[in-house]
Amino acid sequence: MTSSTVPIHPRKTPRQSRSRATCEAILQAAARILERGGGESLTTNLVAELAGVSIGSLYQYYPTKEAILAELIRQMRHEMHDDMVTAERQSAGQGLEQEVDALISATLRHHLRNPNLAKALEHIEDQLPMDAEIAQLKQNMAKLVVGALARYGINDPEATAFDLVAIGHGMSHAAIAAGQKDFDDLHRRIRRAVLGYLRQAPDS
Amino acid sequence: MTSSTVPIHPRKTPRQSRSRATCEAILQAAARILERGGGESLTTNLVAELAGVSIGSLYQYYPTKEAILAELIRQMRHEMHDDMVTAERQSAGQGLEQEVDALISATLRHHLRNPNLAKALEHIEDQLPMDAEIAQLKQNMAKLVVGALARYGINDPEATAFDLVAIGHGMSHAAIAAGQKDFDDLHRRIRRAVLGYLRQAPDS
DNA sequence: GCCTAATGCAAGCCTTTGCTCACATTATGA
DNA sequence: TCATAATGTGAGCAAAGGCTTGCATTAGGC
Repeated sequence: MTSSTVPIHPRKTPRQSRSRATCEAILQAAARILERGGGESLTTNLVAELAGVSIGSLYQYYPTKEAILAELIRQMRHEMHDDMVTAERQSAGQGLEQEVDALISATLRHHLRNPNLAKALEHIEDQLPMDAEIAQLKQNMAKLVVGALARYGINDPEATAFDLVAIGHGMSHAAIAAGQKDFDDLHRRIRRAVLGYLRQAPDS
Repeated sequence: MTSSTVPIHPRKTPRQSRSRATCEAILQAAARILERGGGESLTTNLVAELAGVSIGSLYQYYPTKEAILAELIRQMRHEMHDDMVTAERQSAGQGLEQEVDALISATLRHHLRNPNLAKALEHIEDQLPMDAEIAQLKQNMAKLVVGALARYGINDPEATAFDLVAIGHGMSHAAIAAGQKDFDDLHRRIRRAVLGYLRQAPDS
């Protein structure tokens, strides 16, 4: 086991607006590289160059390459989390189908925003040690789904939520990998899968 | 786009039993490395060392690192393909639920055999240009599912098969990532998802 | 204006790693 | 037995890439 722990937190927080811009440029450059070429093509030198920042500056704020990736993942998960909270607020009490619909829309939104980036980040995420902050966000999102299911009397809401999320992930992933662009259609198919799972008796 | 094509086919076929053993040792070593450390930790030098073979011998048979990985993927897909063909033969005409069951078992079998290796190879597979041979196997497997669905009068069997396979993939992936070991339970849950999808009307 | 802290710079160190090449050894067939 | 083809070897090349370090520049308070 060569599990040499790699630091994945920003080295220091920028105090002046100059450095805030630097950090922002670094993250945006990294995102653009991931978006176009996937995780393989991301190198710290390339990130710095594309950001219009020297490699030294990059390492002033991010101790490792992974720290940059972790920051992008944190941002993505925050957006997703907030989208889900909003969706849940707006659809609360409108019936199971409505809530399911709202949650599917929320989870699909970040794929819509930037499919390639989302795909690359998810790919990287399950290859990287999980951050406490990210773990917390994920747990919150899971609780949101569990809560919704519980309120409608679904049996074993934890396990059910786990499977429903897995179904949504799997279908999104496959659709994107196959180059499908029609997200409304994908939405309908995921709803069909989710509602079908819920209405199907646990044992055949 | 820097899609510099990398040769992924064996450089030459071994003629003597000596060299067949060498090739075999290389593949097994590569598999063991993937199984324990994922794609990141696989280097050609390490593969050669673990195989008890010199690095020169390795490159005599595999022109690139990717060629080794491609060969492993080919093997995995062949096993899966044969498992599905067998499952289909044995369950033919016994009813939709039986056939679904048999196909789920077949697709789960290779995860059962070596979950970590299967996960690593799938991970690598959708990051690598697809081999014609592998594409053919995948198409055959897809046709198998489509055929079964069609025989039971399922509407739009192609699209349905696509989604069902995605559902199975997603659930397996999530279960394995979460460290779930009970494959019988996983089987039941996938069956629930599949049958639920099939019985749910395409529009809510 | 000046001083300190913050920020920015980029040459290049150093490790990793894919891969070659010149040579050594072993099998095979006549 | 011997010639030839097949196979095996490993030092080390070359490129890639993560990261350090020593120095230059700029911002902001006094």
